[in-house]
Amino acid sequence: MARRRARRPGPLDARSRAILRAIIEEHVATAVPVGSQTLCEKYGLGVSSATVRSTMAELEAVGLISHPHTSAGRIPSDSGYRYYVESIAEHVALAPVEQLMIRHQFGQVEYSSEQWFRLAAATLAAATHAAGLATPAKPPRTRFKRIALAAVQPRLAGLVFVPLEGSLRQALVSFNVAATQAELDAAAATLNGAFAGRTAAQIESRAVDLDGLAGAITRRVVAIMHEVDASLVETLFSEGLLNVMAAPEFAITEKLRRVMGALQDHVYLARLVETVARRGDVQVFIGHENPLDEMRDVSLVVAPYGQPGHAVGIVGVLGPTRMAYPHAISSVRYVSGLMSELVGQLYS
Amino acid sequence: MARRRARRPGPLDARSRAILRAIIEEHVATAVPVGSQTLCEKYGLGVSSATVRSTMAELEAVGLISHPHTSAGRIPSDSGYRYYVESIAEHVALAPVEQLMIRHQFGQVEYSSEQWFRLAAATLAAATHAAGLATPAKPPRTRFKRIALAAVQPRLAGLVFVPLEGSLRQALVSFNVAATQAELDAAAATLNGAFAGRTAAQIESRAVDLDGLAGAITRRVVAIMHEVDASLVETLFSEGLLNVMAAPEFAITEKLRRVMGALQDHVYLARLVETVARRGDVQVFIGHENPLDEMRDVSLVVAPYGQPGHAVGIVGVLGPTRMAYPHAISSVRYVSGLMSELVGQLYS
DNA sequence: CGTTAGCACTCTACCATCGAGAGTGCTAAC
DNA sequence: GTTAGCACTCTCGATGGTAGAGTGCTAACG
Repeated sequence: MARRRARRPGPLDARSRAILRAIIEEHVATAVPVGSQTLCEKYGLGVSSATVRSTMAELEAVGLISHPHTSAGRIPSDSGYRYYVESIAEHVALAPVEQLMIRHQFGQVEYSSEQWFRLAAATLAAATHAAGLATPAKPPRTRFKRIALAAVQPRLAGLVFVPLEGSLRQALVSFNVAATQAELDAAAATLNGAFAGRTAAQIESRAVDLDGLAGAITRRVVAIMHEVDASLVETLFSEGLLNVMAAPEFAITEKLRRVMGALQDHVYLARLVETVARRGDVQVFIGHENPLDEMRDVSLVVAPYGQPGHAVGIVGVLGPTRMAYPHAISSVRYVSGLMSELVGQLYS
Repeated sequence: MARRRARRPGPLDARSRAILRAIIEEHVATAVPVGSQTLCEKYGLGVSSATVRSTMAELEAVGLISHPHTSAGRIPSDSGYRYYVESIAEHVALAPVEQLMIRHQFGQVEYSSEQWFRLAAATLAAATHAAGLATPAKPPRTRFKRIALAAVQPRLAGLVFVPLEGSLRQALVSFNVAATQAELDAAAATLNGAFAGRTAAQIESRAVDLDGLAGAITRRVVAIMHEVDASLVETLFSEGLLNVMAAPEFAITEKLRRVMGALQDHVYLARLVETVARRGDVQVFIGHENPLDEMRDVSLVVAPYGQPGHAVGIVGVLGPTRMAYPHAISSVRYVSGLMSELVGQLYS
């Protein structure tokens, strides 16, 4: 795979840019290599195919496009897409119609975190015909805000843990002794007063002496907090993976399997969340730019949402490198803004 | 596809059974059509390949095996697998080692419904090298047991809804007016007293006049209960879909896509849950026996768990028709038993 | 009468060959 | 700098020929 390193792309003249753009947009639309003649016919370039050919040769020399073989048309390289995204494509806000549609969908679902993430992923999948991704917003360190308990059986209760930032967690707690709902409420009230604003470590240090009901609950809460802190990425909601399977570049199941497998790699996801959150805006990883090897056949368009420094998560789109980047970017940007807005309403 | 309807299989003599069994087990292991010679060499049948061939011809006549083409070996037909599962394969309990491993895994995770289902699916996927499936147990009609509330913001609270049977639900409730935790506790206590044991319809009928805090909470609870009742199948947890993708019969992405798509069809799943729950034990759907057309290339081995008449869910395995049925069946049976046991502990 | 050895037959998978077509790169003229 | 023309290259699909696997049939055997 030792690709001859061409000289750095440098600025291109207007015609080269027009041709590169045409190649990319044609290829994105058709999925086949595009030849000089097709280009002249479909795009009003005002020059003959011979001229296009010589320009293509230049573009190839700087590594923006490539040849599957001597006598096929050109396909954009990863750097070609990169150049396109950075210097050629027009980045406009998502069309108002689409904005409305998306906003409307979010209006439909009740306040409920999990629903949101699923919806965000589904929305992006539908808008881009690729796979949509979303992770819940997660603070760097969970802090206690409050709990509530609901008796299920005499020695078993349902627990909601409300963190200062981030999503609610639900779990079950079991006790050695029977407890009435009143006792549970009392215990919750005591703990709510004692632990407010504290991290798992802080709660642990001052709770060593608790026993009975309060002890069991505290241990469970601490366990939950540790679990949340330890999990690099809580969950990845993905929707529309079928869209990706439909892309002709994944007719070979093997590639697809690698990608699907990689999506379950929490370490990779965690690194991604961190990288994306640090930069702030929409980010595009094209093919080999992707740090993970299994991902070198796909592109990711991702953006963080939430409150920087506090809880952040990401939303994004995964698809073949042959992707309609401008639309994907504006969709992701819009959804990430919307999610930030919604999360802001929750924890402001 | 009009397959000549052969005469009903009828009872087979010992040799035919041995040969059918050998064909199936060899084919399950290798995924290629099996010829008469291979059979003689690998399995001590004590007869020549010619005899095997003539027996094969008989098996084919009754539709238990088939020919991809004139000069290839035989492959089992759906009815062949069916006959094998019902009359030939030995159904023994899961090996104690495997039982222990599975039980151990369940011991590792804390009481928490979602975790269980995921684990059940993952366990089955690992044990059978196919996809594991699990749906949460769901009662025919949700009845109120209790709620608990935890303030998130002055006008927003986290809510756990504990049904009489089935899984806990968590949601958010918003109010028009600010409410302290004490007020929330009081409201919860009142409602817990008033609604215990009632269905959504019953609560709705006697809660028309509630307003303020109690009204908002009640409306939310009723909405949740309706939602649970309306959703045919709450969620399907599936793990190990990558295992299915690895099967050679799914090298063609198209088949795979159909199957994956079908798995998201809630109506189908709901029907499946109902069918399986009605019968009670492990059930096997082989290829075309599957009511859904998209599923005709795969087999399902599923079993209900929970308490008949009360909350039931299903666990199971999905894989190519070329599946190691005896092992899949014993795995599913064991896991379903284990899940019933665990659910029983929760809501007895 | 069931079983077996032998053999002709059939069909696929694999390979090489070949022509059509698409698209290029080069060159010479504009 | 642009363009027309042309030879060249390479893929793709069709064609044909071969090796091999596996069958079905038949006649002989115990």
